[in-house]
Amino acid sequence: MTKIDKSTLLEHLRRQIITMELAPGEPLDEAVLCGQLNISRTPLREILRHLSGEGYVRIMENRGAFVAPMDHQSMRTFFQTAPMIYASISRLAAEQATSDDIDVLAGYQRRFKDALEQGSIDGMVYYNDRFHYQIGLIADNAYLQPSLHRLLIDHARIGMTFWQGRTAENEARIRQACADHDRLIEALSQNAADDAVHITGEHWQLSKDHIDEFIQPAPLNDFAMLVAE
Amino acid sequence: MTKIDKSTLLEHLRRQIITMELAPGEPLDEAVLCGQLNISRTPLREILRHLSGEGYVRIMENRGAFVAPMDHQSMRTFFQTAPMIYASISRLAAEQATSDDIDVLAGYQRRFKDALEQGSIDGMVYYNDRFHYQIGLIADNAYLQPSLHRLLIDHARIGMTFWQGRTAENEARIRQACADHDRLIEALSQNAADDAVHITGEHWQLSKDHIDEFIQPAPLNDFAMLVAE
DNA sequence: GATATACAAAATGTATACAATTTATCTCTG
DNA sequence: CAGAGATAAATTGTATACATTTTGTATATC
Repeated sequence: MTKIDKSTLLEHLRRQIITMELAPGEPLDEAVLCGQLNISRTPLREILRHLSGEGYVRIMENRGAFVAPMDHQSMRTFFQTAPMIYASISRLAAEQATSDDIDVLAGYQRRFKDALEQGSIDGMVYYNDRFHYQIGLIADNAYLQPSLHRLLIDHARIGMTFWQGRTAENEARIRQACADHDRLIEALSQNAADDAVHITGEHWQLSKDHIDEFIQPAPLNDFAMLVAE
Repeated sequence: MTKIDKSTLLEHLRRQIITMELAPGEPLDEAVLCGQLNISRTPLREILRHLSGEGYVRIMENRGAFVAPMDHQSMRTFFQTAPMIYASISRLAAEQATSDDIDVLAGYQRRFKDALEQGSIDGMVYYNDRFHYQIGLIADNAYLQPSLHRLLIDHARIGMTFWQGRTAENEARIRQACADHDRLIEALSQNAADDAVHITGEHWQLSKDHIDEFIQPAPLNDFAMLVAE
């Protein structure tokens, strides 16, 4: 088999983790991964430690590597933190964006739309992630980026159901999210910081509303109804 | 020589980096470090990659590891980002703090005061860093912590001169910083979030004023003075 | 039958030899 | 003597064997 580049393997594993092909908390056996990726243990262990530094993986001494877990506490802090970081990143990105930056961003949006048309859940999750990751790169703030990256990992995983739902309501939501991306590209390309922050806020709310509903769905029967009859 | 624990080696290198015993941008030769730390290359490389994930070290493919550099751009974004993250962390820490948390924090403050009395610059820099790092742990927000950690690395390095100055003015500033820590411990122990944020703001301003002066010192002669006479 | 201990299997951690790449040096040419 | 190209040295990357730690299983004991 042909030799695969290390950064390609990193991308491969990142993608598997954010699409939950590798489930949160799942143990990552070194020997198994060595076989799958066709490399020896030394470079694999370095890759796992790299992913650990980025927050995709958790490593415990003498106990191996696991896909970064998602617990109740992390959900809580996620909702607490994401709006602030997303807004800050969008503002900085709008202030910094060059036309080359926008080209790259538009490229991800195009691939996102392709995935959307093909109904590829994995593709949508992945290129949506890359889209927002790229905005982080444009913002060019080495201190905020690590927080953004960790938020994006869990946003992709928490929001998986966003892209899966086949109801008409959800279809509309996905189209709205896609339209938000176009508007955001437009705002960034014009260095319109306030607009970018505003659109980002709406985009966040769209995602949050879906997650809220999914976590606490509308009850099948109203309590009052049950006791009244 | 007796075998040293891996986490101890990590601490050792972190301390060397934030105290600038290892200068920003300095190349980290694997063979040299292996000799100094008395371990073989494999675990050393894993340590370097760990430090890279935390932002202490930068690794370039086929070109080795370097102490994380500090350029003009990073200074700019540092001042832009630190107040927001510090304030958020302080608020969360105040909301979360338990009496055990406070004990640990007070422990670092005690060691900080010891270093201050002994005039140990390295000690002050290190335990000041640990003090603020611990507040990050208390805040218990996995998404903000990585940003805080990167800010603390560069805050320690940018602010090295804060602790070095032997002028009376600077002595007073250091004592003020120490008093701020005590006030902050008090606020956190009472879960007084607003107070904690307020004190953190003052603490930041104290540090910032010093750095501003150091970067752009008061001119020796006033321009008006030169032209007037 | 539950618990504890001892042993065996499997996994992770480390050292070292070898491969690939980069960097320095030397030579040749203009 | 400056610069390009080839060779040698040094450095990083990878594979693999061995050491250590953890985990699973069997047996003995209460």
